[in-house]
Amino acid sequence: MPATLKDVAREAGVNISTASRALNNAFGINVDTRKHVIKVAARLNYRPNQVARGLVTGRSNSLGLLISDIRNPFFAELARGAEDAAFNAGCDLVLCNSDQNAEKQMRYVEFLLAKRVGGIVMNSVTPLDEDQQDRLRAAGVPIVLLNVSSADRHSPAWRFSSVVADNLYGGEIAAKYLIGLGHKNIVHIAGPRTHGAFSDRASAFLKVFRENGLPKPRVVFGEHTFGAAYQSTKQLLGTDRNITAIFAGNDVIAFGCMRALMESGIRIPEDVSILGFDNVEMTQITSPPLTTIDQPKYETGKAAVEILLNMISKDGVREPEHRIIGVHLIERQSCRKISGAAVQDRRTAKR
Amino acid sequence: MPATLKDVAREAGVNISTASRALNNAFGINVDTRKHVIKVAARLNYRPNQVARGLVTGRSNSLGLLISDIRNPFFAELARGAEDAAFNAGCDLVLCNSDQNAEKQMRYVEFLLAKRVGGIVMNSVTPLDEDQQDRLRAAGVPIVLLNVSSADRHSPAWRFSSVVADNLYGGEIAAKYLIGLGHKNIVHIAGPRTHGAFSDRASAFLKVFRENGLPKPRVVFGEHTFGAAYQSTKQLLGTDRNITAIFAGNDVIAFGCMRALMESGIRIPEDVSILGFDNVEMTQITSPPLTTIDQPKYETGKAAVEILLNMISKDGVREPEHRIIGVHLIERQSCRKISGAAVQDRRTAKR
DNA sequence: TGGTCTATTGCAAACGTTTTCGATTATCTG
DNA sequence: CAGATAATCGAAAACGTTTGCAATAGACCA
Repeated sequence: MPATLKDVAREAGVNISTASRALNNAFGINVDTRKHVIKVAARLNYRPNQVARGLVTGRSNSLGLLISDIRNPFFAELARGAEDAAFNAGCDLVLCNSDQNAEKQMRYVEFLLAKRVGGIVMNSVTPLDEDQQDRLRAAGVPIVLLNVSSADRHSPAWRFSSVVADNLYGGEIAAKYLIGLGHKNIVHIAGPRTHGAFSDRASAFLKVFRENGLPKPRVVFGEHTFGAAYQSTKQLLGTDRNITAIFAGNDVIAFGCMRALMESGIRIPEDVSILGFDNVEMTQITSPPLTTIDQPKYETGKAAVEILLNMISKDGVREPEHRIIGVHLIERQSCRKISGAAVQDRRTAKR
Repeated sequence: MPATLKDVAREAGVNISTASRALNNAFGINVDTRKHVIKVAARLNYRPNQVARGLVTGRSNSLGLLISDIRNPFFAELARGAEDAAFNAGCDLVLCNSDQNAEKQMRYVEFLLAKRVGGIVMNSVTPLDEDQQDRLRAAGVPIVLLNVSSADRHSPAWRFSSVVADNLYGGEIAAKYLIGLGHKNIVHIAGPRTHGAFSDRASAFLKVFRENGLPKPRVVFGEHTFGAAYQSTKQLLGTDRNITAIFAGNDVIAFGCMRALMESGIRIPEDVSILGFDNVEMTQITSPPLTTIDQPKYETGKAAVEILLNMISKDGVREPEHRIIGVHLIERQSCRKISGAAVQDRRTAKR
C-alpha cells in the first residue's frame, strides 16, 4: 500500500538506483535531480522500507532489551536510559520480559536472533547453563550483560561485555554505615543467590564484618520482589525479634521489609533501621523516606547500548568492554544511630 | 554469518523451495524429506531470517508500543501486559517513549511505519494536530489508543480503536466517596487538561458536585509526575490551608501530594485525606497505604494488543473496536471520615 | 500399453532496497 | 578539434525468503 522506491523513481522519471542515491544523499548525483526526487518522494509520502533495507545491508538497526520484568522500577528506569540512547542512534528497542526463566529467556534470544537484531543487552545470563551460554557466544551478535558478578567478569572464559554498578563497593558502604551507627544485630535480606549483583553486595557486606572481627550477620536469600521480601521478613520476625537493622538487597526488597515491619507494629527507624539499594524514585515517598545506596540506573541503560553500538560499529571482533557505574550512600530517615547497650536493654527487657 | 536456507537446501540435497516448505510444515511434501531437512537445519543451527520473511510476506510480526514514559509505573504494568500478549502471538514489541511531545511522537510513528510494524498501540494522540492525525489514519496501519476521552471515542470522525478504563465512573466513585466521608473543602489535583483520562475523571468528578448542588471543588491541572504534583501541592498549601481532602488524578500525583504534605507537617489522613487513582503496586507501601481506585493495567495492555492482532488478522478494513475496563475503589488508610464542623474548627482556629 | 491422476519436487519470480560496474554524456585540456 | 577525464546515471545482481506454476515420476485404471 505505501509508496515504494520504484514508484518514486517512475514518477520522477529516473532510474530506481538514482532515486535511492538521491534520497540517501550519496555523492555523484546532480543537485537538481536530487531535489526533484526528494520533492516527488515527499509528494508520494514515501518512506523507505526498513525491512527491505535491512535485508540488503544486513543491519536491522534494532536492538533487544531482555530483562526480567519491566514492572520492576529499577528496570523501568534502566530501560528508559537504553531506549533514549538507542533512539538517538536511530535504532529501536524491542522489549522482552524473561522473568529470569531460563527457557523463556532462551526463547527470547532465539527470537531476537531470528529478527537479526544488531545486539542484545541482557539482564543476566546466570539462569543459562554452559551449553546455552556457548550458543549465545556462537551467535556472533554483540551482547552486553547487566548485573554480572565481579567474579564472572574477571573469569578468562567470560566473553561478554558488561555494565554494572559497583556492587562490591556498595556492599562495603552498607556494612560500614550500619556498623558506624552502632548496630550489632543486623540481617541482610538479599535477592537470589545466583544473581551477580546480589551476591556481590552480600559478599562485600560480609567481608567487612569478617575483616573487623565482628559477628557475621545473618543473610537470607530469596526473590527480589515485594512479596517475597515481605514473607521473608515476617518469617524472620517470628524467630528473632532482636534485630536492630536490615540491609535490603534492593529498594523493592526494602519496601517489602517495611511493610512487614509496619504490620507487626515495629517502628522504623526507632525499632529497626532499614537500608536499601538502588535509590528508586519511590524511596522518597515512603515514610520514613528510605536511606539507600544510589545506583545510576538511567546511566546504566544508556551505557549498555552505547557499548553495544560501539561493538556493532567495530563489527563484532573486539575485546569485551566492562564499565562500572559508581554508587553512593543517600542518607534519609530510615536508619538511626543506636547507643548500643541502651537499646539492647529496652528490647531484651521487653521479652 | 548464520546459516541460510540455501545452505540447508544444498546440504540436504534438495531445492531451496522444498526446504522452505519442509520447515514451514506445509502440505504436499514427503514426510521423509521433511524429516531429513529438519535434521539438517538443526545441525546447521539454522534459524529463518525474519527480515527476509517479512519482506516477502509483507508482515513484520512486530508491534509498536508508544507511551509517554516507561518509568511511570502505570505504563510499566501496562507494557508488561502488552508484551506478554504480543509474545504469545509470536510478535515482538518495540518500546517508544514519547514524553507526550508531539514532534517526538510523530518521529516515532514514522519510525515504526518505516519498520512496517503490524500495528501500534499508542498512549494518546491528543498532542497531535488534525493534520498529523489524518496522516496517522492514512498510514493504513491498525492503531489502538489508550487514555482517550469518552468524548473523542464517540465522535463520528474518530476512526481509531481504543481501550480505556472507565474514567467517568472512576471520577464519580471518587466524588461520592469523598462526599460520603463528609469532606467539604476538596481539591482535585489532575494531570494535563488535554489528556483524555484525566479530563474524564475531572469532569465526572465535578459533575457529581454540580448535580448535588454542592460547591464546586477547585481543580488544578498539571503534569502527571511526582515533581509537578509536589510543586502544585506546595503552592496550594501556601494559599489555602483549609483543604480537607485531595483527589489526585493518579497515584503518582498522589505520591507527590503526600510528600509535600509530609514536608509541611500535615498528617495523612488526620489532617487531609488523599485519594489516588490507578492502584499502582507502590500504593501498598506508602504510609499510610493509599486509598485509590483500581484500574487493571496489565489487562489494559493485554486487551490493547489483542485488539491490534484482531484488526491485523481481519486485514485492516474494520470498524474500530472500543473496550472499556472496569474500575473499583480500594479502601486503605489515606482517607478518613470527618465530623465536619469539629475538624473545620480545629483548623481555622489554628491560623 | 497408454493415458490420466496425484503426490512430490524444482524453477523462477517477487518483495523493496543497496551497490557494483559499466555506459553515457559533458567538460576540460592541449 | 581530438582525446582524456570527470560527472552523472542506468542495468543488474544481490540480500533470504515465500509461493505460483510447471515438471517429473510413479500409481492406477481401462
